[in-house]
Amino acid sequence: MPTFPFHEPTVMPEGQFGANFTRDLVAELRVRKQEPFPKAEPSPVPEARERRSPADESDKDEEESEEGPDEHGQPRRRGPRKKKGTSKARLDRVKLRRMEANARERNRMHGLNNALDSLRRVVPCYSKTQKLSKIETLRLAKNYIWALSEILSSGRRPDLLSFVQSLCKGLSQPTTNLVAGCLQLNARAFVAEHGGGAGGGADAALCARSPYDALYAPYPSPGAGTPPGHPGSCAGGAAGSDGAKAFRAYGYCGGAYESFYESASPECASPQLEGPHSPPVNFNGIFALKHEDAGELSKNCPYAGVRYCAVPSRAGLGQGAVFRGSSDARFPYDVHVRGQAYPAHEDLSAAFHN
DNA sequence: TAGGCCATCTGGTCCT
DNA sequence: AGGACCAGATGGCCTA
Repeated sequence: MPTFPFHEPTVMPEGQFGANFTRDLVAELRVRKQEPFPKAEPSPVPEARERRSPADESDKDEEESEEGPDEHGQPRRRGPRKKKGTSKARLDRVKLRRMEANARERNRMHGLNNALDSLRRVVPCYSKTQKLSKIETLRLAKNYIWALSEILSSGRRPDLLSFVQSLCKGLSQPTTNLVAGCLQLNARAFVAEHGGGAGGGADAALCARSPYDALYAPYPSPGAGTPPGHPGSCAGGAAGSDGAKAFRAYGYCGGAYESFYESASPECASPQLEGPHSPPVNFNGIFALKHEDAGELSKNCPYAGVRYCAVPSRAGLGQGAVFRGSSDARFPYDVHVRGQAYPAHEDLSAAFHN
């Protein structure tokens, strides 16, 4: 497990998640993100770049002018240059090497993409139908690792709102919607299970259906329309496509959400959606949002089952349950290693280091 | 059509 | 010398 403190600026230069996370910070980060990287030189124009083919390169080697200084500023030595082979043979050799280098580079990038795919499977909201982009995968993974690390190091059950914000920090709007949409599904399942009415008082109107209905677009019935996570989903809901609105709206239903968090069952199921636009469902916990069956998942990824489940058991975190904050603190989230429950965070830490 | 994402090619740099 | 790694350039595809 990462042992760097969360406030370590070299580890997480974007500042702490959760408590200090504000929309202003997001806006600032986005502005910073759009700043172009300083370039030492103007980007070469294709025409001006005068890209040389390997053949040109070989010709350059063969016919390089002897005028002018070398790279050290010393005058070039005159005299016969070493022959590097016939032009034709050398050209063929250069071409062959270039092709081999291209093939290696392709393989290298394929390996990199495979690794990224593996990463996609272990971060929340994995979906075969809607793959996270590379950059979003890395960002979400970073957020996920950090959030889980904070849970382990602090030994405290986190505020779920902070956890979600941590997960979504720096992510694009579609990805944020993807994560948030998954949450909405669980909330609806909870509402269905408990007969709704999770909200109350002045917020009842907002929270009558589900604490998340006030935050995100209504989730369509199976097979009808665009699910959350699909680009453009949640665009017409109360929160719209604006993540800032969505998170502002959290303030209205935080209490209701906490109620859900306290009471949710790990067995709560979400509607299984089918079809080409099937969203990342088939999860057994709030953040266990894999679209792939657990068997295949664990087969491909030995430690792919780290799940942020609602609670390990009703008794464990039920009403009045105290989460012990210390080295013997129970990790409140199921950690499945090859299909087995793996609750000890020391072992989890060892698994990370191994 | 613009912008985002991606795969691929390519040349440079570093290392063995 | 050759391979790994990296970053820039380019073109294709997709979506809003």
